[in-house]
Amino acid sequence: MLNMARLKVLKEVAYRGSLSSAADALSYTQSAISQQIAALESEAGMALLERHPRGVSLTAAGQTLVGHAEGILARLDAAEAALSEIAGLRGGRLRMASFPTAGATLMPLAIATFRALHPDVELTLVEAEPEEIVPRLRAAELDLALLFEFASESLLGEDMTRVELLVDPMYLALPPNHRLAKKAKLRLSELQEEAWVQTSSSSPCARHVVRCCHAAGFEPSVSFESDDYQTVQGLVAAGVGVALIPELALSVVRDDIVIRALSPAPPVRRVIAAAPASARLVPAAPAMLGVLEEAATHYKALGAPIG
Amino acid sequence: MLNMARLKVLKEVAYRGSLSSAADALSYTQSAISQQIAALESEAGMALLERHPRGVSLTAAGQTLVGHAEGILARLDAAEAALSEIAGLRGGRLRMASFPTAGATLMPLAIATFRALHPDVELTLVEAEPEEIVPRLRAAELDLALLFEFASESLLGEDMTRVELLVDPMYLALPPNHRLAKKAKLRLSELQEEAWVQTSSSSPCARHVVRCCHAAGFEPSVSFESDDYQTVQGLVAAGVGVALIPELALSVVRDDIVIRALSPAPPVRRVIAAAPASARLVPAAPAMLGVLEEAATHYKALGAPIG
DNA sequence: CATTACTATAAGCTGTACTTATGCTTAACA
DNA sequence: TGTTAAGCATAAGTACAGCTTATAGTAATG
Repeated sequence: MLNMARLKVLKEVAYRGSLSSAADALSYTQSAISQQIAALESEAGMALLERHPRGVSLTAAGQTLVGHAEGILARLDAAEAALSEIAGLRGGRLRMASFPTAGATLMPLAIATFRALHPDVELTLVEAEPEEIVPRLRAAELDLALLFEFASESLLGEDMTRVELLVDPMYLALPPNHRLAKKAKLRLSELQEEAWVQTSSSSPCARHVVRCCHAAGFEPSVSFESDDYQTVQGLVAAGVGVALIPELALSVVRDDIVIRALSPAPPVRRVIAAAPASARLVPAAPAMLGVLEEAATHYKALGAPIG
Repeated sequence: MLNMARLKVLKEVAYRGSLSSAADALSYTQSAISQQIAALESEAGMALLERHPRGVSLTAAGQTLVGHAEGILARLDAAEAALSEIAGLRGGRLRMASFPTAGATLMPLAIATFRALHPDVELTLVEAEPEEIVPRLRAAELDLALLFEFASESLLGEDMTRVELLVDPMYLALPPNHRLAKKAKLRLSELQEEAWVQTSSSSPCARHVVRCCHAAGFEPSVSFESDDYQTVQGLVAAGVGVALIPELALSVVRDDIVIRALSPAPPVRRVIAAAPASARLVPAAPAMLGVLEEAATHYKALGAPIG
């Protein structure tokens, strides 16, 4: 049976007039397109394209097939649109919240993808800390939220749908001339004499840092606080102290600080997508959950920005 | 993008009312159907089937999708029909010839497949030896033929399309109580004192056997001749001599003879599909060549009937 | 209550289809 | 006429989709 993806390739090739430009348009390599067309021609049992030195054109058979392909693909689009309509993804809204560092990395990716898939859903996003988010989900002020949890502490009850997206390890940021900056891996206990820069002491991140230091056997001396990780990086660069920064906040790293992994097990936060239990889900929520999972998978596949 | 094969599965499931019977109808396992439907539902983002204890039924979304699927699949069939029409595979004829042993094995397989793909092409098949076939192809009395060649001897000129389908090794057939029957592998030179059973001495196979014996340093003493390999097997069973039989003629082996491989390199015949050069090909010929290649691949994949 | 008729899921394997790397051909141009 | 650029084909390696087998779970049926 003829394959849809292949027909789409043929259509694009016909429209663009060359395999290479079709490859660009579809984000494949030229080789992939060449192989797909070859497979299609072998299935058809005849040539569909005439090869010229600067591109290709359709044979009579190719023209016929492209004609049918257009009809088939249009009908396929119609089927997908019908499904979206049924799913309520035509119109409707999705009110989201996320913690700040996800807002800078994961969410933009996911929102762009979702927009492309379901342009008619009205999306809103606010930033908020996890504690704030959970009651607002319960109160139905939000439809979906990204939050984080630290080990063995779950904010969510049974009345919530909960999807773990990633595990976000924390790294140590040091001024480049710091005495420990030469070591690739550090233990937390080596840092008990340091001055610390942190997010504001009421934030869960800061509390977790303090908890980890206690576990390593010391009380951190906190010299500065800022909730903006760019500012934290600036303070570290200025030499006022060291800081623990989660990987998601390291998408941009100043070149006047150094980032070091903590061993053996670094502090981590688990990034969670949460929504009301299934009965109260808005139609767009499961779709966005899917998109978020995919975005998280992509993010992981790209590899940690820091070795 | 929705996948055609999956839609076809959904349609079948809808029609049959259960995954299991759809699996039977499509020659898949129940598990495969279950996974395909699960994938489709995940793509759609919603349930397409309602599961009942004795089968399934369509949800509203499922009904919508099946409706579209029927349209799409119909259009796809139309596209394929159009291609067949262009290729001349709607109507027309294909006159074939093959050597006898291929007639018993490869050809039935290929003919069945071709019939299913192109029911409107009129097929005819006659049996003939290679020498006879080539001039008849030249004379346009045949459109396509299966023949065999022995090493370093090609019957076909440049004016022929030529596709090598398989290499068909020859095995030694012995009576079960024969002194050499215990050895798994034999050399031809161990057989110089034997009485031989052969195809008629004018046949290329017989000539090749004699040639191989000469190469092994002796003249075979031929006691009986028959062009039917079942008869040859019968004569061997009766103890009148030993015989060299090609693998393709061993699809049925009598249980009162034993088959032994020859080492180091057994005599082989190369099985070739031949047709007039491309300009003079009838439309169905390339299609049949494709089917034959596939049939040969399957035959090889099944493994040699004799170790 | 056991059996029957289903569907779901896990684990393993194979083949399809991608990528990267490379070679070949022809047009364009100095 | 050589050189470069544009474009297609093919080889080799890899990843993932989708199959199979095996097994477990669930509700009607006798």
